[in-house]
Amino acid sequence: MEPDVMSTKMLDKGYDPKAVEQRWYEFWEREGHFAAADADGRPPFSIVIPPPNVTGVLHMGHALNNTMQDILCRYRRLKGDNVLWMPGTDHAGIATQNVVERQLAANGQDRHQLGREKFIEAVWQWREQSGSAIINQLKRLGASCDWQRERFTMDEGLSRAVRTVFVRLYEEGLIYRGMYITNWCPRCRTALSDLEVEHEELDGHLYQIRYPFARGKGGVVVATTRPETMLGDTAVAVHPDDERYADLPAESVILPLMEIEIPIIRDAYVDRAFGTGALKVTPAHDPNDFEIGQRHKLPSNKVIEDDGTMGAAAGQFQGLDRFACRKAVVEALQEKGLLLSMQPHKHGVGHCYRCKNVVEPNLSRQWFVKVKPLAEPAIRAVESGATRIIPDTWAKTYYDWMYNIKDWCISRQIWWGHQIPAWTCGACENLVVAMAAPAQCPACGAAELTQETDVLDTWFSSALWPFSTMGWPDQTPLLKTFYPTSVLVTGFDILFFWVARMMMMGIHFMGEVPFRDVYVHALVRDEEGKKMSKSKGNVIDPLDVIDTYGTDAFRYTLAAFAAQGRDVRLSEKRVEGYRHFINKLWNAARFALMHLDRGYDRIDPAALLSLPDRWILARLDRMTRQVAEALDDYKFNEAAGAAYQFVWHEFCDWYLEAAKPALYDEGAPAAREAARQVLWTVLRDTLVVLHPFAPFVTEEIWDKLPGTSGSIMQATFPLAEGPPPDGEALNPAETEMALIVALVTAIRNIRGEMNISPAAKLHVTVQSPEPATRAAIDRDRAIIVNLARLEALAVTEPGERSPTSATAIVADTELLVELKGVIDFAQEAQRLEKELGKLNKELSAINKKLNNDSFLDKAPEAVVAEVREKQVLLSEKQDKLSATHARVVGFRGEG
RNA sequence: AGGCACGUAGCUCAGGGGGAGAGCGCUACCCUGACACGGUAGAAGUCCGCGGUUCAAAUCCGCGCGUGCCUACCA
Repeated sequence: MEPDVMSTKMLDKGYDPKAVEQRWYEFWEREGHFAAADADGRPPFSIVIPPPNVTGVLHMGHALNNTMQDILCRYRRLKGDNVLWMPGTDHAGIATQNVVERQLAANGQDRHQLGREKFIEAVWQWREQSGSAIINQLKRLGASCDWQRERFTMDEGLSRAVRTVFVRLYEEGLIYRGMYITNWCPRCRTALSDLEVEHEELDGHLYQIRYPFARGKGGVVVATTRPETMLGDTAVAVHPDDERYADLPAESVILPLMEIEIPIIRDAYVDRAFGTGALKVTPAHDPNDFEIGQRHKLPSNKVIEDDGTMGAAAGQFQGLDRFACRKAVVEALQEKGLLLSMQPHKHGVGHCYRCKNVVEPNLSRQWFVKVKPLAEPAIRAVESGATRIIPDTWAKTYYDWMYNIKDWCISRQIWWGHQIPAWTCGACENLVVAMAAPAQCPACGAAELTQETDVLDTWFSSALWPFSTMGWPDQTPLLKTFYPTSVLVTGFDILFFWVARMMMMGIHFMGEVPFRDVYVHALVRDEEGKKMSKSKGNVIDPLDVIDTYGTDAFRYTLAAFAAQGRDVRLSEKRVEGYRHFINKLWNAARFALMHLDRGYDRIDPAALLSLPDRWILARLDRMTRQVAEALDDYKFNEAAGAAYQFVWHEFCDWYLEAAKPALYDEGAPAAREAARQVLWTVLRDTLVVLHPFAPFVTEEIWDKLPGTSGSIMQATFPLAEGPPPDGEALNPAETEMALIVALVTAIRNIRGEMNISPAAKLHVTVQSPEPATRAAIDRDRAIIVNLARLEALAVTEPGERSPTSATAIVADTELLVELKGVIDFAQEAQRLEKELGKLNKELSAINKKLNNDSFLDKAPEAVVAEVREKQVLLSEKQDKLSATHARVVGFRGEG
């Protein structure tokens, strides 16, 4: 054949991702293939992106998360859905503020010098410059988001949603303000929610300190890991039933170093078994002590300031850093002989999740959301199945947290974020919560109102993301079409931070759950299973991987390794493997294009399809169903695996090889045309099925394939209607092809085992008692001759055998490969002995079963029949092989 | 302290009551008219250990060992 009379669009020898990726991405975007319709007749499918931080750069977690979302979105588009993938970024209050503060620091400035307004301006400026970096990186991943609708949590629309929610919750009594102990980061100088504190086991010390009685001799010994807080002690507590403290010389002690008198109180919170059973109480610096203080109406004495240094209340220690103060306090106690012991002690220490500094429990005025009333419906929604959490093992984690949920501290003492819409009257101190600044105080009419300086926790605005991005509080067509969203794809690390809160807010404000499904995926780790982190130096940059191997190979790797509930261990080696796969697909297409000069609407029913033709169409149908079913269940690895197996090991390994004779045979134009039709159909459908996983290479081939038009994104997923035509059972073409494959493999096996040159053309006889089997082999003889490289193939009934042939048994068929002049018989004898050994082992296991009466009694009939059948088959095979072995041994001399 | 995963070939992992699987690596042979980023064949596993349920356990249950993670008001 002359290639130039065929397709004019010959492919290069290898696939080069760099040459095509950007071009196709721009094409898709320009042609509007990512755009959702506000409303139309198609079934809606929607996903809101977990908004990356504006400060962020794309890491492996993003890559996995967004690849999965993109696979789902592209798949649903091919199935004909109206798909909305809503993109956007998060303003990430503390993280972003830190970034800009660091920039200022580099110029010797801090935000206070700049002032609030100027500082916020600087943050916006920073966002203008670098805020879209991560968006561009998502595009390189191939993410098919509807970019026209991109949102930012600080946009005017989303800010309005935030204010609306705040005002309504306040009016409903679900938001309150008060003096409480919160986790305080002295570095970021803001309160944090419980979730924003990371606990880490650290080696510290447990100090035992004597507090002398105010009157009489002796004293009470307390234990603490944070001696510096003693300066703020306002009581010592013991258990009410503790006999050791039933009869004390005094009801108060002198607080050492401060030399003030503080009471001894009795509270059941105290654990009698710990230390001496006496607890120092610091209401201003410990959450439990705070509660004890409330119960006993103790005063609070705040000794650590918001910047982490000791304040005026710390007396002689004023001005010291909290850790320096700890040392100083210990030394001072030692001098006075009041430090009784200091023992190594492991304890969990809270760290700020943004800056990693040690968090200080601190008393301050904060805003809170009363969460219990919101959590209850959110729990019920999962219990009832209104929202499914997948895999469901995460539902348990969700419940655990939701049942034990505590009020949510939402105020942050930073500048970058949504300023709390609350105003205080300068005249009467009245607090007003409203959508906009009131002109005058509704209580006293004064006009001096000042707005609360705190901003809201970033997660407060992200909790509204599924509906605020769609235009809420307005009732938009978008909301009507796409809320509730179809699925949320996210990592388990933000299940509480984000998912749980979206559930609560979505149900409360929309009256309906925000998502039908929540698919929770695992983490991407390095190849040793360690979390990737900059400090460990084991980070693999997704963009480097894309540059080296191409986006499609990278995406395929992620999909193939994303088994539910299991971390993805990534190494470049694995990506390389999938690059080979992409290249394999490319070359299969290259081959196909050499044989195709036009497209075909559908397989011509009148066409005379060969066995390989009918077989590959059946396999294609099966694979397509497997992929669809797996994706419907979020089993990305199974979907990727099924397609991989099909393309490489069925389409390339067997179909293309088996179809070659027909494709090259100019003497039989009808058969050739039939083969071309099938080749075209299978390639086209395969491209569509693969497109969600490997969008770029499939679009590139689609473009070159005759008979296709437009983008592959407009194609239809080739899922046949109705149940599989043959159910689980193999159809006749599959059964027949399995026989041919087995025969060819058996011949190749003999070739390999006997060290027969690949070039040698063999004489083979197959003998079968079954007329149908013989007929089939006869029919397909050309395939066997071609694939097994035979000189001649004889098909007969069982009978005469050449004494000098190697034998293999395939089902009821015996295969004889003539070895005369090709090989020495000692080797063949050895090979047969080895195979007989294997066979005997298998047979004895089966015989053991069949000799077991309980097995025959209790096992299902079908199972017993199956084992019996197998026993017959194997013993026949054994007989034949033994006979052959005897012959080979006997004729050894003739080789 | 509680909870949740996981332990299968040299490596990374699928599978999951009745014949031990894949990819990579390894060995041998092969540049056969798409592909050496390839082809053909092969070697390789006490399915962590011990008990139990069952006719039958890698698979279900219990205990143990190991690993990872999450939660917690552990002075």
